[in-house]
Amino acid sequence: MSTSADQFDESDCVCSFGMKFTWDINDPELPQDIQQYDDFQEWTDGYVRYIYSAEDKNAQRHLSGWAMRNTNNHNCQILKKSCLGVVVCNRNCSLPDGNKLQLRPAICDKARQKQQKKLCPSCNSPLELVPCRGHSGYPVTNFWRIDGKYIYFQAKGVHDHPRPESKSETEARRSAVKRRMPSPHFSQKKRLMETEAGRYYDSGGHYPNVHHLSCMDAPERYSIIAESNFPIQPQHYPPFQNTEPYKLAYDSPSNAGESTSSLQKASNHRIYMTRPPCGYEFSMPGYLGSGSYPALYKDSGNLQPEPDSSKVCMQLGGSQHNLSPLNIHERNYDIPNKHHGWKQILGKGGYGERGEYGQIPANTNHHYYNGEYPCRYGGPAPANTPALQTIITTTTKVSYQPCKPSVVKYNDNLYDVKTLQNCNSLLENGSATSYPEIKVPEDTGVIKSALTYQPETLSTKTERAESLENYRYGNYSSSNYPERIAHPFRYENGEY
DNA sequence: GGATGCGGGACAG
DNA sequence: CTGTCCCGCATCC
Repeated sequence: MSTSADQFDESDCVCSFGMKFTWDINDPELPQDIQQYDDFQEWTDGYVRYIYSAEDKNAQRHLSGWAMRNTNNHNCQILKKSCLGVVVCNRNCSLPDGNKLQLRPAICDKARQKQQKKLCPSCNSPLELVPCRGHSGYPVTNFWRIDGKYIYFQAKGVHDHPRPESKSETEARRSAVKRRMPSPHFSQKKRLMETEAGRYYDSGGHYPNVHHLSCMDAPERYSIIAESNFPIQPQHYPPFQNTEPYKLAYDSPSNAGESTSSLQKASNHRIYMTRPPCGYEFSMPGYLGSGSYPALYKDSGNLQPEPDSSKVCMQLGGSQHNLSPLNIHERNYDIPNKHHGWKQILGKGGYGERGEYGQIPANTNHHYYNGEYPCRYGGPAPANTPALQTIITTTTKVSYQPCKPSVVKYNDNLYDVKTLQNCNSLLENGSATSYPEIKVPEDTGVIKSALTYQPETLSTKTERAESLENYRYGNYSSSNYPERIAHPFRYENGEY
């Protein structure tokens, strides 16, 4: 059902179809005259919106690569889910292949607790759950709303932690493990393994990095390789449809304009990666003024909230995961405080009723991209640069209608604000850049986050990955690594 | 067993 | 009043 990619590719812009419209998940009425849907995005990050077909299986399942748990927002019209973060080794040790452990937190509370009791397969240190605080100190939230033929998706916040293993990977691994040890004999063996390095298995320890490759047609296809620990993770759709070849945009700051891709096809960045070059800037050139990439890094010290600070009507995101992995503890420096600081600096910023839109002051972006902000994983945050990410923590801003009547009762004001113009004014004297999406489709949209992976040592990585694979799955014929990558689910087919 | 959804309710700002 | 969480319950795979 997705056709956006077909029509909106490079030339058109890097935006998702959904971003071309001005809407908020809380709007009483969402865009209906949709001519094309967005391709399902598994790894959304940043303030993005997508409109999927109601037929899209992934969308129907409210799928996400991130570990998202249901959050009760007391609004039955809109399903809200918040990110659980990622489970990592308490000591932030490196696995045999040099990568870091990045497990998918169990969604179920109990399961998660169990999971956290396990030890790192590599160093036996306790596992630690790194919570997501990408949305103003709170977990990134995803909203799903089905309306007619469409499924509207809106994400708020920028993940400030590495990507966990994707759901499909986790499932595949589980299946694989089961298949490997079906008999009692193996069960015993399995237990043994779980006790030791095997813990890794059950805890979802997989190598996201490795598997994320799986969704790509082929690594080489996107000549993007990330830095050593950076998995190339384009969209990961193994289990489902989405066979549409994705074009990754390898935009560099300089050619941001042409890019491509459709929607954030390449998934994001993972921690270690500094992803300056491929930030959300691309998604909203307009917001950033000329959209010239370099600008993003300027004024990192300038905290002046600018008038257009709330211009960015949406998505921005782009967590910038720094390269040097820090000790978890280090990474966990208190972000909320920072936010607090920013808030003070930025003030409440007249974002208007729909605060969600103007989240990131143009200027702020710079800071944001400096990486200090949301990414706890980033390296030592430049203490002085209060990254300003005026994130409005609003979530379900619908004066929400109690689910009982299930009638969406929207605040009139909010609604009014909805009009484009209102939006602009709302967002502050709407400068031209205010709400680009209103008129400049190409400005809207998409986040091409991780598109600029530093081509590095793919081969090396691959090898490492294989090692890991073997580590994990035992003697897995490494010879067909590529295939495994391409078909992660083969594990289930007893391919090994 | 765990993923998901749902919904009541506590809490904090 | 709002938004975030926590918790239990039910369903499904």
